[in-house]
Amino acid sequence: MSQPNRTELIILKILWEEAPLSARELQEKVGPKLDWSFSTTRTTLSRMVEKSILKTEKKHGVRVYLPAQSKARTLSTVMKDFFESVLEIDGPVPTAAFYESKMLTREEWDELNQYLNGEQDRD
Amino acid sequence: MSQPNRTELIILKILWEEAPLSARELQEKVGPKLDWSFSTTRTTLSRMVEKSILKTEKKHGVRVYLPAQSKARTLSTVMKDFFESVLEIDGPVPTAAFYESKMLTREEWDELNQYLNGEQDRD
DNA sequence: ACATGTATGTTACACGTGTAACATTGTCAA
DNA sequence: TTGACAATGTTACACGTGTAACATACATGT
Repeated sequence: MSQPNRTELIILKILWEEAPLSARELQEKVGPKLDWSFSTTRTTLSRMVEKSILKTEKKHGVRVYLPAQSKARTLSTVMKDFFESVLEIDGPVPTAAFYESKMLTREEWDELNQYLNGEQDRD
Repeated sequence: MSQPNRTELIILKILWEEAPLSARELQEKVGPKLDWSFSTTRTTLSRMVEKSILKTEKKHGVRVYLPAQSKARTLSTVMKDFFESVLEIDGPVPTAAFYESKMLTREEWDELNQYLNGEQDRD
């Protein structure tokens, strides 16, 4: 499972809040904001499924999409990659600095911190 | 001037430490590590000049390369982009959390913080 | 002046990504 | 059952990026 790129992250963020959603439902949420056509949304979804970033299933005869991994899991990977490659921080990442981000609840930060920093360095 | 991508950042990091360097000198530093051929290094350099990420001049009859912007300036942009698009942090970024990164000196962090957070929120 | 080895210019090609259209199949109401 | 609209499948195309080869120009020692 490769990492999501920026546009894929936008889709993921929506699905982490409410999943599963159909392509049509997703389009209603991102289309206007990103100025995407329905086709574009669908292509992006297909590619995310190919990459195993999303899972998909049939619900009431319609294909719906849902994230393959939790928000904390995914973001921990994205953050680790960023901190390593950009800031060259190899050891523990000071996640506490970001608790104010609305992206994750305190519990999710704890989970993310587990992935990133293992057992130690908690709070 | 567009943002550097990951490989371009590798080049920049070297040039921030010692610049200007010729393509050959750069190659000696990154080639083995990245497993790049001289051609690859040169192509990357050319593209960085096109994008105005690097400046170039003739020194003793040889073309040399140097960063167009300071480390702090560049990293502030990269970090801002990351925090906004991934963590959706719009306000001040808690740069203090990263002082331990060897990437920047304390002075450079101060400079970066200026770019990122303006006058307020200084230490 | 010429050869030989660097330096530079030009071109290539595959894959990812943004962005989308066109074609076909399925479903539900009348 | 058929028509209309929604869902899904297939294909496209340009640009960025990783990765590099080939060709040409230049400089330096003999």
